[in-house]
Amino acid sequence: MFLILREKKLSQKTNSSLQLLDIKLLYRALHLWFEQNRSDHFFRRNRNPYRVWVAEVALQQTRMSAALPKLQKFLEIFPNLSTLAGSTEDEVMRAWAGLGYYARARNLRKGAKFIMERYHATMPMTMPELLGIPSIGDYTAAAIASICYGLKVPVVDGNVIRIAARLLRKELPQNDKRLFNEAEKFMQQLVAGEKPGETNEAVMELGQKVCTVRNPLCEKCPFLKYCRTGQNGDHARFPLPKIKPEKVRVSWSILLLELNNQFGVHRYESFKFLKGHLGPPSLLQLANTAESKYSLLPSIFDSLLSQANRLAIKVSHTITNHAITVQVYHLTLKSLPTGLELDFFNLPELSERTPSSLLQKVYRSYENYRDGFRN
DNA sequence: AACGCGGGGGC
DNA sequence: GCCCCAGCGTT
Repeated sequence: MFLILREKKLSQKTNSSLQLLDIKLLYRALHLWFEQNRSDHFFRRNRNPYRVWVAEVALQQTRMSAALPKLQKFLEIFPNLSTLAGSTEDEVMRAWAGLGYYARARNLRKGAKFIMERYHATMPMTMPELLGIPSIGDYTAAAIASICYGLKVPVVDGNVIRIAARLLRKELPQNDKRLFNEAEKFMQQLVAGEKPGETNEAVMELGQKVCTVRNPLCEKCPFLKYCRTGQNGDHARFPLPKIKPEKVRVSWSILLLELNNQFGVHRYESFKFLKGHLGPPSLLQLANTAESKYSLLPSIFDSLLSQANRLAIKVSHTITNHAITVQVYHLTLKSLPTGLELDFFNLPELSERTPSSLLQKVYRSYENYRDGFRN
């Protein structure tokens, strides 16, 4: 009887989430590890909500090594909320140069102005208020709230998800919402302890240094005793690979219509990509379906294309699961054909109005091509 | 809920 | 070359 009960308990334990006792042991092991292994990053020395915010945003989707020098520079130029709020967008973009994801910098500045006006230059201290600030989403709000204010809110990032999947042996793909929920539940238990901010940081740093994507250092892991994959040595299978749609090859024909040294563009209203963006008349052909999509009236586009020159320009770009190769065509107009509603800009103006990196590539390589011809 | 953004590093 | 990453805003 005793044996049967015991067996039942064991099997429950391996199938369901961790028990309270385990959480306490994990908590202690984690913090012991963190005390001995935490990195002495410069941005951790002088901590205020502003610096934590900027650091967390800079580190989104960006490796520590790449972000650190630029983060340091950024914080020297904009040491506090008011300097950032009082800056121009150009200044912020220059300070952010090389970090990528430039919307992060624009939104950071927007957020600083928002806090100055709405909260009189003081960072709010509750999750809902933090979440209302531009550039602050679930992750960043939880990081600020736990690190700066000691709120017991869990962060869930790629590291947390990976650790949860391996520790709890969740047979779920990396981008499965259910795995995210499991990771959040796990972290909720863990941040219920004394030092939620350090707990959040510790788990992420563990993921960065020990429970790495490839070749994790399980022998150094404070969780090894409790880990349902590290024990078997089959952690490499977890989390299961992302489920993602098949890559589709796309051919994109772009028609540069030149009139008085300016180029015609229109807004992509119901085009497949770059909806709402300003771009040249375009035709898409998807490899798998053999369907064609035009950015403007097909009859007009086809007749113009037949008069245009195909340029020897090679532009490749990926948008999500689409591998795009761009063909660039050029046609000099003498006058604007009737029925063609385009706005005309010179190349610098066009570049200015184009956030899309695909179109930026096209304009840049067209300039190179043209300049090459002159030389 | 899906999609676009960007640069760096591992392989 | 391709894949992955300390997410967020927009649609």
